Amino acid sequence: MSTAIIVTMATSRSTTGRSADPSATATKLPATRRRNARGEGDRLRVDLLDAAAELMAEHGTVDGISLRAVARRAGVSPTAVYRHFDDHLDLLRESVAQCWRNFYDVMVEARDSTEDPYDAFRASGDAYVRFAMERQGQYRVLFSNRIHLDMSDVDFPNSMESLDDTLDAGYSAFQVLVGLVAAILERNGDGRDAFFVAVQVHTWIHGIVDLIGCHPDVAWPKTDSMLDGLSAALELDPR
Amino acid sequence: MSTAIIVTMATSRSTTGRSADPSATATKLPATRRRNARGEGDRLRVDLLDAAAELMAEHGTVDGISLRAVARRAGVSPTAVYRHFDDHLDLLRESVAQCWRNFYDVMVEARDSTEDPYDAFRASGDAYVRFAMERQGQYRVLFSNRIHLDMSDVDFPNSMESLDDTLDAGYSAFQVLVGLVAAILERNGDGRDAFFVAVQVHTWIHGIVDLIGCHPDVAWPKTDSMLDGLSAALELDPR
DNA sequence: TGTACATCAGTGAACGCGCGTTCACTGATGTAC
DNA sequence: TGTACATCAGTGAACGCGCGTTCACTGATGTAC
Repeated sequence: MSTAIIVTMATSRSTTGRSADPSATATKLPATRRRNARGEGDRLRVDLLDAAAELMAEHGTVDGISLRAVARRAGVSPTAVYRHFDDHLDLLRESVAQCWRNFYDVMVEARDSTEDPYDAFRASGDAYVRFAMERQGQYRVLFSNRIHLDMSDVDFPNSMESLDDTLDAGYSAFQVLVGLVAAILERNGDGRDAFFVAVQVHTWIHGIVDLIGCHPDVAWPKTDSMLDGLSAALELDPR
Repeated sequence: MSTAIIVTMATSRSTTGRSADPSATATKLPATRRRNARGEGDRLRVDLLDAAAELMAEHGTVDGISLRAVARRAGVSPTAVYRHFDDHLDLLRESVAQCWRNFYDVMVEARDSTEDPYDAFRASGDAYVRFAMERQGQYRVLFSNRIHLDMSDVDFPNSMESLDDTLDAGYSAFQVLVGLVAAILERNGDGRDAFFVAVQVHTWIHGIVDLIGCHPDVAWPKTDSMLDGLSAALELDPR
């Protein structure tokens, strides 16, 4: 019986939604939510962060993502957001923090997938590119967004390993890269500074994924050959 | 007498403007315009493109730049915009086209500043980085903006040399880079593909300026040493 | 076992704002007679 | 040389919209007695 009621709600909702805002409903219908049970109100918080992540994935930027749009995507009224976040800015800030945690997890997982330093480096590079390609909007929010939300008071709790609380996940992810580069340089008996080479790697990979992402119409070389070219030029191949 | 009237207008304008929108007037007061003389109405068009470029420089993105904000910056009522542009989108499209022309001019000027291929390459790289740093917002609109305005019907007239009308200024600017790289490869007797190496150069430079621009708080190496590292790793130095 | 009540998870109306766009207009200026 | 008039370069009021935020509310559900 309750199922029948929910179906009716969903139908009437999507109909009115379509007439009110055709472009929004064309890509995705407002989610049909059943209200959370008594003790599970915090689940809406997760749903809102997911909804914001989806919108970031579509927009590729954090401005232009309205509180109302996030609520709409989560299938909830705008006012419900205020039960879990202070205001619009707080919602966006927490959403970006969530994206950083996701990115950090992906990097660490790739690094730990193998013992060999060359394989680990290549796996991380592939994972980086895959994250940037498949979750382009989220990637851009992290690395190519000039809007600066003050993230200093957002804490990054233990996701896969314990994070130093004074560092944010972005810096931690970069430290992973420095470690990977350092391992290769040591193996190769290469005296270069691991930090500098890691910056070289990161700037170059970022340029590759950002330019290709922003100009998909251009006939770019395959990303695989770009990555091969990168590790060759920077001498991070096995010798 | 007419001067006195203009001064009075300007005073009352800036006063009301300050009370209405303090943040906007804090950075820049609305320009005091004297109305263009009879045959010179087109000068407003240039003023509007300049105003849009200024706003791009501040925002770093094309969305969020409202027609009303551009008019305000140019010291003109929103409706006056419609005398020169079809609508909001048309205004933004033409503004972006103007940025592309500026960038192309800068690249060509740097290339033509010397005969030596290594010097020309380095001068262009410096000019690229300088453009990206000094006009960060405009740079990002060109190279790091996912919003795709359909530019296919915007024509890029002869700026410093005649442009093939079927190509846009962005592609032309990239051809300048391919030419620079080809000259160096030829001089060095290097058999690599100039297009592929030019893509390597561009992706890397873009990554450098974009990452540094987006994360100015990070302790990056000097851009000079990054550029040195780039030409060394890609073997584009004199041999 | 039944019921009153506090708590929880939200909703819906309303506000003032800036936006893109339209419409009717204004007032200076060059030009035809 | 004087004047009527067309043109030009804009202005100002108004519209409907989505926005962030506020306020008072609703109705289901667990719990104390």
